[in-house]
Amino acid sequence: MSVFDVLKERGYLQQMTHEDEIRQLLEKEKVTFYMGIDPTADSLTAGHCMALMVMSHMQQHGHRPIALLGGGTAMVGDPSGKTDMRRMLTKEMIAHNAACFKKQMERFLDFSDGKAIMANNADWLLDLNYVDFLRDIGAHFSVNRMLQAEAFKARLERGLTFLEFNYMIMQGYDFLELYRRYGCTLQVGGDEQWSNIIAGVELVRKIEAKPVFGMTFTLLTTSDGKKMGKTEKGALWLDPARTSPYDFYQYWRNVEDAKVAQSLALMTFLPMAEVKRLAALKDREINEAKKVLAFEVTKTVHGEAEATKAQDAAGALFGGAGAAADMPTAQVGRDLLGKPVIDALHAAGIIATKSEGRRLVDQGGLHLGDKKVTAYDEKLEADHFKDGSLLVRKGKKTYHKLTLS
RNA sequence: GGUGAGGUUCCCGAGCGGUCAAAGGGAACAGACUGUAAAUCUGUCGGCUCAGCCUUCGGAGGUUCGAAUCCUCCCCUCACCA
Repeated sequence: MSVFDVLKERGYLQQMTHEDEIRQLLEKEKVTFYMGIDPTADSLTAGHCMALMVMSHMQQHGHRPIALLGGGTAMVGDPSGKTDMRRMLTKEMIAHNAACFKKQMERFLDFSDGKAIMANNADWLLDLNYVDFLRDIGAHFSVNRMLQAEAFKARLERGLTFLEFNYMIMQGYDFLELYRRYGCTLQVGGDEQWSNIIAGVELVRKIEAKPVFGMTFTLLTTSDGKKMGKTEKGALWLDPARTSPYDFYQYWRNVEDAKVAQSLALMTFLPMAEVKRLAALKDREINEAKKVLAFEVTKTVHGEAEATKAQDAAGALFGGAGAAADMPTAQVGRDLLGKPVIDALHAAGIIATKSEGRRLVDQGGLHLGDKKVTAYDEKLEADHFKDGSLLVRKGKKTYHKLTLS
């Protein structure tokens, strides 16, 4: 089975510039392809996982991925997302972020022996000469045509700066550079990158007169249309210091029913037969599928040991067994014994404000071990702790382990 | 550069001298129902030493017993014109 069929069967593919040619290309040749990533943070997020999954499938079938960091384009800002203008990054920051990304990507991709490449478009964008660039590259872009792009339509109503307008041109130019440097002939990206991808494909075809291609993959969204992998508290990070493996696991464990099948196909490497079997589960049974999903995704990102820990912790907590090994831990000083529970939890950072604590108590959402806290002035006592730790539950799903220091 | 419209609590958005910690919606949080799902319903939703007090309505001043609301200057955004 070719990668093309794999990608198609799993439901990754959204749009392609030339479906038949791409299929043939992927079946007959070892293709060098790339995907752009904004280096604006020092960790990738679950949103990137989709992309990494695609790249991984491709690499497993012998193709060579290039992860292109948008170190240059990051200074301009992509108008096709809803995000506002992005801030400038220093070279040091980008280098740091790149190193962090690479570590995380190694879970998905094999970078040894040049089997995968990391590039940074700052390497060519920053030294461009404006006049030369306009003449050589700018001449190939039709403004009329660019204005057709879906990405700009929305922004045209609200205002679009010339700076952002150029993003597409720079993106297109990236493809040309990668074609020249690495013989890269295919660009992949999230579907919101479609217009940028076309721009690159057309540019290379015009200048080099060589057939290059582009394709986009589906965005994994919740049923109300939001991108998956974002929590209300922010992104779901791959960096365990930002999002603990436990929380990461829980995110996938709690995926809505309607998205389980798709998530399994897109976010795990499980064989499709197994995906289909799990996806067929209904009602209460579907929880089995969610456990598998959560475990598999966590395993890919954090490794099997962490995934197992997260799974055990979740099992212990929700299975009712009480204390578990791996969950967020907080400490309080012994001097807080005898002080109101709310004060102690505030000091430990489990609740942000004391008002929040009072609210939780009012609403009956705060538990120490299996006892509900019923009064504001309830005190934290030494005998709340068993073996030096105390399980604090906030609401139904948020658990913290509190220890004395 | 000119003209006009704006900047309100996480977001959108009312308020236009006291009854404003500030309508309404969204998000979020808690509770009920459940399957650690969705939907629905109820409640909460600036902080605190909590029947009271303190800090918020772009920034700095001013008028007033009293300002998010009026005046002055400044900063920023948007639209149209140049």
